[in-house]
Amino acid sequence: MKAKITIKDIARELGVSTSTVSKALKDSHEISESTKAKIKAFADFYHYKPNSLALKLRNQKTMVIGVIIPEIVHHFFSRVISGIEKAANLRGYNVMICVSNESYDKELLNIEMLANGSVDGLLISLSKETQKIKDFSHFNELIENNVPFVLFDRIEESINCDKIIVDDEGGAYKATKYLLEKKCIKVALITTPDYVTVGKLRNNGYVKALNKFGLEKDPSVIIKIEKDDEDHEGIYNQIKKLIFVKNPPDGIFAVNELYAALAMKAAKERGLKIPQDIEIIGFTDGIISEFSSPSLTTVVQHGFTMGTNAAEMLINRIENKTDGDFQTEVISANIKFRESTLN
Amino acid sequence: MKAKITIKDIARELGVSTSTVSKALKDSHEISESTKAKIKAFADFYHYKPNSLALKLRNQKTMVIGVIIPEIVHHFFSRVISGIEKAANLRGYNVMICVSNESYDKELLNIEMLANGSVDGLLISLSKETQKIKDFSHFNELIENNVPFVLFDRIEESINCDKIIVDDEGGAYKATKYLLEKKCIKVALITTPDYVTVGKLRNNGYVKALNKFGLEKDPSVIIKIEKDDEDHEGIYNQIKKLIFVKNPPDGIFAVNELYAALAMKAAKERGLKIPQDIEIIGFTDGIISEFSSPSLTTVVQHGFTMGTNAAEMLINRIENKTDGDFQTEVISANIKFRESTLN
DNA sequence: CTGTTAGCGCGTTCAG
DNA sequence: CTGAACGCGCTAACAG
Repeated sequence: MKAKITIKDIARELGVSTSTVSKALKDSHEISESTKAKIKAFADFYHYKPNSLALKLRNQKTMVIGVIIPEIVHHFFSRVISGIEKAANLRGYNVMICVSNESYDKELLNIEMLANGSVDGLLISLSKETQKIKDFSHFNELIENNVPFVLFDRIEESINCDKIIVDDEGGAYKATKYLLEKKCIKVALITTPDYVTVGKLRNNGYVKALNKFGLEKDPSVIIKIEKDDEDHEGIYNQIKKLIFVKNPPDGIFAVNELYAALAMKAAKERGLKIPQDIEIIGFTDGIISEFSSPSLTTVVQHGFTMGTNAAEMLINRIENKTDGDFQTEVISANIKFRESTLN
Repeated sequence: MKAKITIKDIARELGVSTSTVSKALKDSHEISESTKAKIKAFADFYHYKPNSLALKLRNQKTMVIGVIIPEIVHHFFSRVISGIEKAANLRGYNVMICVSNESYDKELLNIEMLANGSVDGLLISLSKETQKIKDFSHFNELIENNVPFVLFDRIEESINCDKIIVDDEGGAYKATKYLLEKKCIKVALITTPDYVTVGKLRNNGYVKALNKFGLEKDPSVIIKIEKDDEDHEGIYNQIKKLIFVKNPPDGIFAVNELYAALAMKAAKERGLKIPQDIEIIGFTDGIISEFSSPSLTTVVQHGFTMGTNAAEMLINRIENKTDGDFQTEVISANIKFRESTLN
């Protein structure tokens, strides 16, 4: 149980004061070369490392940024984290990750935990529950306490802070437009409930593209998946209702790759050829798309870029102390063409 | 720029001493109900929250456990983290995640960073580079400094600490045995270089199963994938050499799902029917397996369980202060049957 | 060139 | 029942 060595131990052992040791270790010019050498040698020998907690308290600076995400077993979010890690490390920061698990309470708890001195700033993506009940008061507290934070991906417009999002609407627009250009007559939409903002934005893009082609949205080919649990069976059954009809759609835009993949499965089961009879485009950074058969054309989200940029944004805010205007950065989403569409 | 309120502020404002405030907030019986009420009301009103840094320094306890993983954009590791998060939170701990990015230097840096007061203990999975160069001296320092840590998944036998692994050998044995029982004559192995311990263990299981059936391993159907970069093309080409021969194997065991999926792709391209002409089993917790076509039979690793158990193990070590013997827990791996095998 | 003092925010003796 | 003093480990301002 050898305790870690402190500056005090060194001072006592060498018969000098703690401040002398402190200065010597920082190579201060105030200290004579001889004592510096002595102290450094001693410190080296005992593998002295400053206690980071003490430093943080002293400096009122942790060099840590906190990240709160809805879930971690999720390809997009893990890519975002990866980007955050990279950018943060480059600037000398460490990353502390908490998972809200899509729960409002857990999100609140995490924020309180992290915002109390543990971190210099926060990167947050809203939980579904928070978006559903629309209670954002915990963010006011962050603002009052002057804790810098950036919202990413799942944001809320009304919160006064920096934000970074993918161009959900634009991506959806591009995807739908592409399907319509490929002569699809009946383009279906598989989406989430409206309270999921990214879902809603993607809906908007879908509708805009329809309008551009002089079409109105047709509720009979729009389905909103309610429960999104581990069990894909429930989702699959909802999607089947869209496909197993007399005149199935000849194009589908799905707001995530899971829905798209399940739609492909249903279409195949229905005897439709992809992409000849029906073209399908998903939305995500995921890994299913690449390995499904046929591989899936998707709108890619550039999660890694979102991570790096969000971290940059936050750190700039932390270090500049500029109370400048808050910004919203939009990362454009482009289509990655694979086999589920004609070209 | 409203500064966060401290115990000192409350004391000054209310004309009492800091210790009175401290005690009142902890509901100490030493303080009169009236002053307690007064202080609590004041603290509540200003949303007082103790500074966690100060607490950590004072208590010499952070309630944080550090996690060092090779990469985060990886379904298995993200499941492990998810498990760690869950178990840690249940016990009141938070989680700090660092990524070594498969680099020895970064692993070292992360350990030094975390082990210096920031966390109460560490959960580590070795980087490939560390396993390759076999330098484990940084762990000695952890041991000397009495920092509790648990190695998971990518472990090193010789390090004196708690460990937790999947039953790689057993899982591989089961998979290979299954293929042989299904009358496969020529079962190939797609694996990693030997320095990746989990790869090696899976090789062992493969060989054991062969031996059990009176077979010897045949180097011509064993390939070790060297470079494992983002570009699957290189891996795919190596795998093709195994499939595009006169007498291709009629069974393949691959040590991860990527290799298995690529093998399926190659087999299909070669005109082989799966599972009639060739049966394939992968190894992982991944998501490709479920959505590939045909879906892939795999040995599942139970990453979440590994995470929870590793966290439990570590926290017990942290809290018990028992210098008891170190343990190695093995999590059994079972086969999840899907379409790439006959049943 | 070196040491003393003070303080980051908190909790815990120990006096009063 | 309340407060002064101390220490967690470190650094910076100020003396000497």
